[in-house]
Amino acid sequence: MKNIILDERAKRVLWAVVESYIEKPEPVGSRYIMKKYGFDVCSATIRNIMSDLEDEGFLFQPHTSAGRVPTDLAYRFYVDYIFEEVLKFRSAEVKKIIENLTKKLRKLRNNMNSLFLETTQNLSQATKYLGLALLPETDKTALHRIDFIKFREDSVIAIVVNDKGIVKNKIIRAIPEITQHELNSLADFVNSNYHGKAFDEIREDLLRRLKKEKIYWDKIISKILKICQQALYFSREDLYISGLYNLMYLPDFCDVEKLRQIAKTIQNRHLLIKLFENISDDEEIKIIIGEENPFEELRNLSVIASPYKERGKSLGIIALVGPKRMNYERAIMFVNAFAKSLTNTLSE
Amino acid sequence: MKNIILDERAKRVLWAVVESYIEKPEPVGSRYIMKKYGFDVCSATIRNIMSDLEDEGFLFQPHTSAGRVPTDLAYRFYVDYIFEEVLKFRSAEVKKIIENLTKKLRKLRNNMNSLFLETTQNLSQATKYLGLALLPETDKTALHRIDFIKFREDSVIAIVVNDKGIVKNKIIRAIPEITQHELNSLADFVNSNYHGKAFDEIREDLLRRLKKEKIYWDKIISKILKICQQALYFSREDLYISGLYNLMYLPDFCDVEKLRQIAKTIQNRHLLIKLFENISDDEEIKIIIGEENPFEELRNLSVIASPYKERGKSLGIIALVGPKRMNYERAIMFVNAFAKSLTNTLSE
DNA sequence: TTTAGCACTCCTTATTTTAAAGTGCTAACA
DNA sequence: TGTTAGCACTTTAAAATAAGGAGTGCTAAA
Repeated sequence: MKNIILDERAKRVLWAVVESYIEKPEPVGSRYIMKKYGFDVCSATIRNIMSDLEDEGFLFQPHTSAGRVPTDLAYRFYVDYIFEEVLKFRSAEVKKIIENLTKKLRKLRNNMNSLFLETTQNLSQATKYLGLALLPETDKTALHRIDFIKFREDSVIAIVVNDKGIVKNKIIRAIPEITQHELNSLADFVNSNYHGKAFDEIREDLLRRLKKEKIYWDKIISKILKICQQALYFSREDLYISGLYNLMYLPDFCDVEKLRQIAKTIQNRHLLIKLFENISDDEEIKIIIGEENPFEELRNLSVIASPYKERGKSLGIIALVGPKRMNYERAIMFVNAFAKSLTNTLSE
Repeated sequence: MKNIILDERAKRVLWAVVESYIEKPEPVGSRYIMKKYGFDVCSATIRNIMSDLEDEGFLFQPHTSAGRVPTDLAYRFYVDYIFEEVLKFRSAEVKKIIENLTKKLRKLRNNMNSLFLETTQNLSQATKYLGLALLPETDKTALHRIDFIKFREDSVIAIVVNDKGIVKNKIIRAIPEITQHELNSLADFVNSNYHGKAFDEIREDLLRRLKKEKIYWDKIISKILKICQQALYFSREDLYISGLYNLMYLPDFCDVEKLRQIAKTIQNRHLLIKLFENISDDEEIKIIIGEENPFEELRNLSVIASPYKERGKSLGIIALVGPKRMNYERAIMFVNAFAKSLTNTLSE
């Protein structure tokens, strides 16, 4: 992106156009801007400025003789502009949201399922956008306990509880010779050696041990440990999604084709998970506007995401998905507050 | 419903109108019916018949000088009419679907999650309607194994595996004094006494035992057994839903308001679960057309549902939800075939 | 550099027109 | 008595036309 220098007045105009369009999704005219935002130059001047802004790629004219509509670049400008302000000047408001929510979530502290369901539902309710939460990546959490249960002839159900209290189970095909007794020993072995250790570490250590102790060639044990390896590997699949129909009531998706498109996109959990996996943890709040999105299907939407943490370590992500013409101020505020609340709750 | 006697010709006309409307959602005219369905009377005669059918409540005219549209009563007539035929004359086709699907599902036999996901997805894919499956009611299944895991100070995670290999977990608040050791004893006790027994029986028996052995007043044991009671009670919440956007591409839901409505309705899992819970198991295939539905929100839709079984005992339900103007023939055929496949798979 | 003024463009909405589909009725017919 | 041919009448959907309005771009003057 080339670095464009806009004078102060041009910035004010741009800001006003975006603000106005977010408020009401209609092309914005020069006279309207002048009056509504108290400019003391006449509309023709505003017109010139808007024309310049269009040349610079910030505004777009649906047709000659129509007002202007912000481009993605304009939203980006707007967001960068208000971002600091939101967090600074609305901190009291944020604090209050955090307090109330934390109080609510505290009760669900031990039940991750309810905790995240409640979070996404509230997030969507508060903003009327789509609320999302990606559960902590199991691989990065620690083992609380594992159990193996023989099921029918040739299967083993592995039940893994991590230190967040999330229970996962996996059905593993196994040779019929394995007995429940052997499985119990295996569980005991893993539980006593690896309780509290991260899953990726455990898998590595198991592999090391296998090689070192030369039991690699003992068929049965090797098979058992392979079960274990399988049981301890998790793909990321726990995404909570709330409030699709909230999106469907927005004026931005007011025709049949758009509604179908959005329902199809949001139904695609896989895509959303991939999106959130790729968001780095180092930013407090990540904002992806329209075309900035790596995924084609999401390019007419904006995403506000923030990691939630436990003792400074990022666990997962909560996010809002809404139209590009989003109330960014409110959205940022809420995502921020909700992520903080979740962090508080999990760190208690 | 009053019992109306239609002569053979009137029935043929009614049938033709419904068939035609299902094929293309446009009011059906008398001339069209005459030509397309090979009546050898002239259109005026058909017109008279259609007028009679309207008086009887089978047809509806959007406005004078428009063709006729079937009412719910007409669909009901149509379905009753073709029902037997479908199962009889298309049994070869059904057989083939069952064979193919059973082959596919067999591999997922031990993994209920995948099994039902695959089923609903295929069902929706094949019909372009909404595919649904209600998991076996846990209460009616049998205990395979239970485990209690102490989690943090004041919680216990109960992990229950039933005889279908479905794993459920529950977080239970408990007094901090309980140790993992005690919980293990409890699990051992339950597993050795109740393995293979139905959950509702187990709960009852536990209660009886409590009273008989006069340990009711021992606080600790009483508390532990209460945990157990809680762990063994399940509300029905596992509903698989696939293909919402398939519905959204149908001409029946071609305007914004209808799309919003349907998304909102389908998102309401609770409602759908209630609907399916109330469907009795004794019918092979239950068809609910429009106004027949007990729930207001579903009255512009039709539902085709069928229980799947294990050794003759009904476990749960699979279903299709689509527009009233549904291809009932195809829908009935597929629901029937899919339920049978599932039954085969589970009974193997 | 800014402003007033004005012609021009394009969209939106309402109105009218036209064509087509289909009915309902009447009178004749078998 | 049921069926048919014929025709006037409704109503809608689509196309054409007209009116209104919002907003621009440009020019010339301040």
